[in-house]
Amino acid sequence: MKEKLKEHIEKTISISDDEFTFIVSHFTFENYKKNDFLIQEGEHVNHCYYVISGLLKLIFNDKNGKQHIVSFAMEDWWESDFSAYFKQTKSNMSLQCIEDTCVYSISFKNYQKLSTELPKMERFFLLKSHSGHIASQQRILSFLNSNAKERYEQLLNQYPSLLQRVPKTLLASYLGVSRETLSRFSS
Amino acid sequence: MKEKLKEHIEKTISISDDEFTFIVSHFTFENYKKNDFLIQEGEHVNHCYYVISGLLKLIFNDKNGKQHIVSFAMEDWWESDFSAYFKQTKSNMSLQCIEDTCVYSISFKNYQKLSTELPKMERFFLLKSHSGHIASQQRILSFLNSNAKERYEQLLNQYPSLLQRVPKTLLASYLGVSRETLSRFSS
DNA sequence: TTAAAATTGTGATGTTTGTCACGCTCAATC
DNA sequence: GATTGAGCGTGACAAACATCACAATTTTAA
Repeated sequence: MKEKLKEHIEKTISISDDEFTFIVSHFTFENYKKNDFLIQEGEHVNHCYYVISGLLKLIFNDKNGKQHIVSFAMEDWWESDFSAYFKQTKSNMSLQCIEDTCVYSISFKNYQKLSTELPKMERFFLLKSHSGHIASQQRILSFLNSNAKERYEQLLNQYPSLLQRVPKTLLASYLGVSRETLSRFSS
Repeated sequence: MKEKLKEHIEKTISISDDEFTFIVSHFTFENYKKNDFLIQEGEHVNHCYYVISGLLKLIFNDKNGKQHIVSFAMEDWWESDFSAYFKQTKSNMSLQCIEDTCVYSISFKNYQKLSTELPKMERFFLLKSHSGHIASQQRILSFLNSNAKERYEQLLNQYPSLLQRVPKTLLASYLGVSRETLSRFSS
């Protein structure tokens, strides 16, 4: 498990074994079951998660009781309600397991401590934040220049495994389309 | 002009006058006319911009010749094709003036130099990146849980001045809706 | 100043997508 | 092994939105 985190970090920055030991001491390894919540809407968000295995959904419940999927988090992804995490406020989204999931979790306090004591890691988090920002902008672009069917095809193209791992209702909710409309794309 | 940049940075981190002098030496002040391009699609992206005054649009041209507005950049905003800037590749978007615009521009080399020599600024850029990521996620959410009319009202609510400063064709292109449909919302 | 271009509104019509309703299948639970 | 509920497809209809066409007005540039 530790190896996965180490390899992940080393894709971006070089670290010694000692440094990694120091880094990993700021994290907690956690195990969640399908349907467990890592973040509950309305509660204080104190942790950010790196997914080792399994699958999470970041969901927003609107005033009409509809559930929207802001993001899926697969192996090798970082996820949290980043707005609430960085501003240290209550969440307006939930983070829930689609499958049994293992994560490395870091508290906000430890995130700050680690960033300060090991500037390399601040650079690492900066680069991760860039990636997140760029990925979000790509998703905005897909809403602007593609219709629902095209977005569906792009999603399957980018993450073919999702089709096997996720009920289509959730894919529809991620794409911003109704379950029925998405169902008709397959036929 | 320098004061605006200083005040902007001081909203996030504390800096001395000497530090600011050092910081500003990494930037170039530039003046653009309406319709000028700061970034041209297909060209290498070497600069990131802080808008002092004026208004920019970040646009993506799709294969059907349609223009989509990924982002407006108003006073006090940072803008670039961040994907191309950070990866130092060619742009697939353009950044163009809607109004005459003054910016502080920083090259990628100077961005790296400044981040390294003044770690405070790396933290500053990190916090700016978080804001950008969070803002993009909010925009994704608006596509998921609001229809075109609601998105229009939210935009006018958030940036009332846009209605005076920007032709409605551009607002439509930002919202992902046709000009005609947007026009009918007003009546 | 005057001609050309950009901006906006609006009608007619077609396409895309949402909503409601129903039935079938499959997996989980007792 | 019977029951319950999730997942999925599909028909019928309604709502949202796009597209094409045209006219009126304003802005821009020669």
